Amino acid sequence: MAEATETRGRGRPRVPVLDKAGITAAAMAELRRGGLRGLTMRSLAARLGVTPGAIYNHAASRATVLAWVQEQVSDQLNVSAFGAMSLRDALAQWAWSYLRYLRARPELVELIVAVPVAHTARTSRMYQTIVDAFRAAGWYDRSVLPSLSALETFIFGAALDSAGPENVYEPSHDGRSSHDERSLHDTHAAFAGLVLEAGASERDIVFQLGLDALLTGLQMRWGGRSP
Amino acid sequence: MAEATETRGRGRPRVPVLDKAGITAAAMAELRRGGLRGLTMRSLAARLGVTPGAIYNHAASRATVLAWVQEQVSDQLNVSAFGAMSLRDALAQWAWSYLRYLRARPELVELIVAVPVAHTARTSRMYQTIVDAFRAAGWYDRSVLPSLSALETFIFGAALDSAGPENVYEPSHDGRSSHDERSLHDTHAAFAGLVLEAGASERDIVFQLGLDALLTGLQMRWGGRSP
DNA sequence: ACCTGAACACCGTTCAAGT
DNA sequence: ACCTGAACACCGTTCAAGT
Repeated sequence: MAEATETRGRGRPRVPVLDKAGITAAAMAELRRGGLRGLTMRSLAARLGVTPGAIYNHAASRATVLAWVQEQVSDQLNVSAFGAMSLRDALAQWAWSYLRYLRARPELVELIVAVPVAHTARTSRMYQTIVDAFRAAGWYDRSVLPSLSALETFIFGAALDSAGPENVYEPSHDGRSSHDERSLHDTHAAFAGLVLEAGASERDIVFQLGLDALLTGLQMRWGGRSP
Repeated sequence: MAEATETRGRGRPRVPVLDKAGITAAAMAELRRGGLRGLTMRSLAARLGVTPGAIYNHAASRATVLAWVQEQVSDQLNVSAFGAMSLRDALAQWAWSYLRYLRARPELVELIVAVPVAHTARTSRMYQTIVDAFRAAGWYDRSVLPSLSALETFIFGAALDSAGPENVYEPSHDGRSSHDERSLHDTHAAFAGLVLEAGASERDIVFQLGLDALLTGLQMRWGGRSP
């Protein structure tokens, strides 16, 4: 890639320069550098060594390119645990892998909001695997999708939080806390203690707690008594 | 406001035309029409009857204007139930009011992602009220903020879902479902039956179920046995 | 079919000039 | 202090011309 930038002529190249896979890979690279607003059709074209207009021979719009990136994201989710361990453990492992993947790529969270998760053949297969595990564990058919959906809702919320700042609940920044803020201050200090004991981040503790609570609550509502 | 558009001279107006309240109100109006990308500094200026540059005498950037809108959103959340009913019922009512508010204004969901919820004096007061209710219900200090945080995570996730399309789990679109998709199809049909019985939307059922499960699970983990 | 070059209709932001 | 007018450095997208 050193001096490869000999300029192309004006006409159609003898062999096509662009394709979906190359555009998608370049788009992910641009997202890593610069986030969603750093991914412009011009920066993408520059990385690909073409002019912006060339991309429109392959993608109808910028949104199309973003959807291609989305597809790749869905393909990365790990469902290998289903069938290999208890439903509860498999769900927890899947949820954590989902969250970790999104946390490592906060730009993808913006992306999911901008271009909601598409229904593709591959995501359908992922759901299929999970649904089968619910049924094998004895859950009623009608309880499966709402339970899975509630879980996914929580995961998305956690990913969204991860894109924001830490310490949302921290009391006033002006030295002494006012009288009204006493209990907020106390509970925050107690939470900080918990964080220290556990040796995890606030966010991880909140996620683990919420995940456990959600799984427990769903199990009590639908899945019988056994943990 | 009919023919009020007499052109202003070039210099400083004798009485200021803009202020924070007016800019914020105009920004919310632009968000309702056209969403986040419909709110441009030029459209905002046009609505306010000024040139784009004038806004920069009051707001440092477009992001500042978005943060002002955020502040207003936080002020609308209803915490009146805390103290007036059981903690669980009050939390459920607060969660629903939060979700309904965001659902009625999907453009604000984009906004929350673009400009994460800021820590203001007013949001601090809201948390204060809720924290007091947890304590009054006998929860340990260290359990309060992680529980509240997990709940808020779920609500944000639900709001994010609401901005997306319906029927994410619907099986293949090509008439007959393939063998592999059988259980996805069956569970979807069963869920559809549940939706009909309940007379609510898929989303409402998922939210209600997740909320109940989360509250139940948190209560079992931290809040003792009594519902 | 698939690229370049040039254009169109936009952006956010800055800043001198004017009162 | 607070506006206008004009500019700067960008956008996404379209399309004729070229091979």
